Amino acid sequence: MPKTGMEPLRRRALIDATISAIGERGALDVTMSQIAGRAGVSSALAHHYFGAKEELLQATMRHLLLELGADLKSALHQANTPRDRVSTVIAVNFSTHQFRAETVAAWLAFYVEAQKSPSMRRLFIVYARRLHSNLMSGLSALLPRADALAAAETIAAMIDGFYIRRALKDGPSDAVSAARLVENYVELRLAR
Amino acid sequence: MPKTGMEPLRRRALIDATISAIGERGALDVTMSQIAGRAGVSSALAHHYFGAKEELLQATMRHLLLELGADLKSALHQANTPRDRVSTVIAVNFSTHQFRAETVAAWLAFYVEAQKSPSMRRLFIVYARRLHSNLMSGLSALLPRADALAAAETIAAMIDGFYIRRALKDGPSDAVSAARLVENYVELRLAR
DNA sequence: TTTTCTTGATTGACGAGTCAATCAAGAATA
DNA sequence: TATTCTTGATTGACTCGTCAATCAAGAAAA
Repeated sequence: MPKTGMEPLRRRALIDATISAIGERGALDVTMSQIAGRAGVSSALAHHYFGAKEELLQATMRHLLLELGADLKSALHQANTPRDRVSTVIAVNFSTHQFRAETVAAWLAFYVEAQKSPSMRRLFIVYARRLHSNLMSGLSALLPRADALAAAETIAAMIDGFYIRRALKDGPSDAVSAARLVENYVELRLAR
Repeated sequence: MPKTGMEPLRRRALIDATISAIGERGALDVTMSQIAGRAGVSSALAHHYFGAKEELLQATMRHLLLELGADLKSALHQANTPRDRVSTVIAVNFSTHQFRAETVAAWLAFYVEAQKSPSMRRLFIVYARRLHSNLMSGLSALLPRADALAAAETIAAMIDGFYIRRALKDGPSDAVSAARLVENYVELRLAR
């Protein structure tokens, strides 16, 4: 155990434990003790750092969002053409890092939580907006505005759809074929 | 209150109450008392008829599945061409009856529950299989086998995707534009 | 020592499930 | 007809377990 600044380490460990607990369980009904146990600490400590369960869950979701954002940003950095940008957005969403069963199950669970929690919902809206604008940044150069908007909606729905199907281990649960199907739509769309 | 055969009436009332409670709440954390209260009875009676909460939830989901199946069956009855069959499947999934906010929220909540409950998951697999075979019954006459399979997977994912986005009141939450976007994909796909 | 960490034990709320008791009404009996 | 049975429907009150949150106090570091 290093001495200085336990706080960031503990917070991170608790967030990771939250993701894996939710991912394994498939729902948010994990207890603070279970999460804390996975992180190797007591439930009291989790409360010490996060105050309430709700806050821990929000922090976890923010972390997921941040990770996705970072992956996306670095990947888009080397995408030059509009067409590349579209493919990059798709590829990142189905990258092995983002499409882990654990992560996907957590997303789904948070989706449900967002129904009740306004602040959780706000986070999802941020995510949806960013996805939309990233897609549009490529599509609007390739299609008339109305078509680009429709395509962005469709691609976003497909991504969510494949995520949910993955969570149930139904359909093409592997990232590669899911990504290929989305790409296929893009091709059809651009082929006029 | 007629005395004869309260059972079917109560069971139905409790199932309806479950759907509306879950729909309003957006999650499965509704209590037996809340559900029973909505149905105008005591929680003890709900237990009397269904035994445990899990059973009530399963019965509710079975009811939803049955309704969807019935809608689909009657609609497919007057779909003659393969192309019609595809459109009918899409139309029914986005019909005002199936795409009610209440129903959609319930679906999403059950999706999550299926992660934990094997019997719940089995029900979803039934649903997925039926959707798939209904889509294939039209598509396989219109496309080479491999393409038809890909299209069916894609359409299924799009439907799920629009459902989830509707639950969050994000994207095109109205059934009409969602259905149009799916139809649009079908058109692109068939236009070779 | 003073401050930062960390925990075991405890509390208070809440919810599922159980149970004994009531109610209403039709059937059987006198 | 009047008077017991019988039975399904229904409930309020209770038990039992679970879990988030708190707290007082001990260990470790500064």
